[in-house]
Amino acid sequence: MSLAHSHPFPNAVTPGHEDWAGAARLTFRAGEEIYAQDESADLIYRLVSGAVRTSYLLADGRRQIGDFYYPGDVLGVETGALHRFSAEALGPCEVLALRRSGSAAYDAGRLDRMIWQATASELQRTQSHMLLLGRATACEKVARFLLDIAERFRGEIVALPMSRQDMADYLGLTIETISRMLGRLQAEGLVEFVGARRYRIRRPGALEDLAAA
Amino acid sequence: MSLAHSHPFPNAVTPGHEDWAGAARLTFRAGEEIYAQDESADLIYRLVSGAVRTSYLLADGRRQIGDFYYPGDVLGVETGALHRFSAEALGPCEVLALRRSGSAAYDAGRLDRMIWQATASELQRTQSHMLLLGRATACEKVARFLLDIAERFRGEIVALPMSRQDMADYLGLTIETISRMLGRLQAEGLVEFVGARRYRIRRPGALEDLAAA
DNA sequence: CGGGGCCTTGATGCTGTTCAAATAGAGTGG
DNA sequence: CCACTCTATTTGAACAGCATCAAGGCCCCG
Repeated sequence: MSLAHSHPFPNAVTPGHEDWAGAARLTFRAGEEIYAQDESADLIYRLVSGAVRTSYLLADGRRQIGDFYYPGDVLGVETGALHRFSAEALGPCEVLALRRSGSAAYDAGRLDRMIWQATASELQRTQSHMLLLGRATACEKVARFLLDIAERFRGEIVALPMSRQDMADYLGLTIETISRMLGRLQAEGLVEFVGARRYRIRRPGALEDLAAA
Repeated sequence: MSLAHSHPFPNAVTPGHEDWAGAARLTFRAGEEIYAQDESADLIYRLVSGAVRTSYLLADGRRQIGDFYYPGDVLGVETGALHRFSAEALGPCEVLALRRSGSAAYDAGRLDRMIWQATASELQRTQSHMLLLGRATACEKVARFLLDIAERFRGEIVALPMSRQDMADYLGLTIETISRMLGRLQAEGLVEFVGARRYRIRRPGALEDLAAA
């Protein structure tokens, strides 16, 4: 709650708080695991501040980032009994945790509706992600990524809470390719970086054209 | 209903039929469109016989196959008001079509449950597909594909209802790469093709090892 | 038996990876 | 506040995997 830069979303709106009455409030530091791959999925989470990534690890160390979550987002909702992905805090963050089944039978409908919405949203985003991974070039992937992040982060200057490695594992590329594409987009004047983790979109239309899909 | 080879799933089990009482029965021929991209998603469908693909077309002609559907599968359930993908029959097929909202208020709960299950299944499959597209090599993709199809098609000899182009657009590869990988897997004795559209898995364990993810 | 699409195979090229090293940046303790 | 250290990021050069381009063969169907 202290320094401005530790709260990348000072202007985030977080409606729907009322449904989370009785939820436990948890805080995590950068890199801490919120839940693990293959862990039982009892709890669902609502991000209050900070940012979170979900990851899937293969045996040989390859990693796929499932998604990035921002304040107001619900995460940890699964279609099975276990978490398919793990979730880690990208920086200091606060979440509300609610037991999925049991307990609050006083208004199961409300919880169900919340789970339904989270699942629908998850499906929509996963479909978009799939399209990006399947048939887009490195340049298109990065352009789309910058636009997507900017859309979630209202504000002139956009902060990237994730590392280049996270971006690479999200887009199915390497950090070197990410870096080169960002460099190219900046050289062409489509975006402007101030440090490695902050940028401003200069020509949204041109960036949209590049993003294609 | 006539020739054996026009029914690639003679042994398919199709439970859950009772929930589809009152649904319209439709038939399609090879290549026919069941619903279009961006079309209103009033109806949900249950595949009775044949096989179906869902596709997403980009402006420049690139195509991503969303999934393949087999008898018993429900398709056309969307999180929004419109179909994000189109659906086409891979060969002659029959489907049951049910209006999603309205009408059968006599048992909305049953319909809701069906939609929930279909959405959950869709999410699970889309997540797997995403993992395959993001961090797998061409060889791994093809190996995983052959295993997945074989699992859905119970039987010693597996039929491929889709073309090489469909497989390529599902896996984010080209038909040439598909062909080469199939050739390699066959040369190594992991699978055996009888014609281009039928195969038998020779060494399931070795194929699983290759599929990794 | 012949036509035509589908599939395979080969040669070449490009996109993105890998390996390696330099630079920038953030965090820490003095 | 500054110097130092350690990590994250950038940049460069060589390489690899998959795409592209171009024939050629197979198979299904009429």
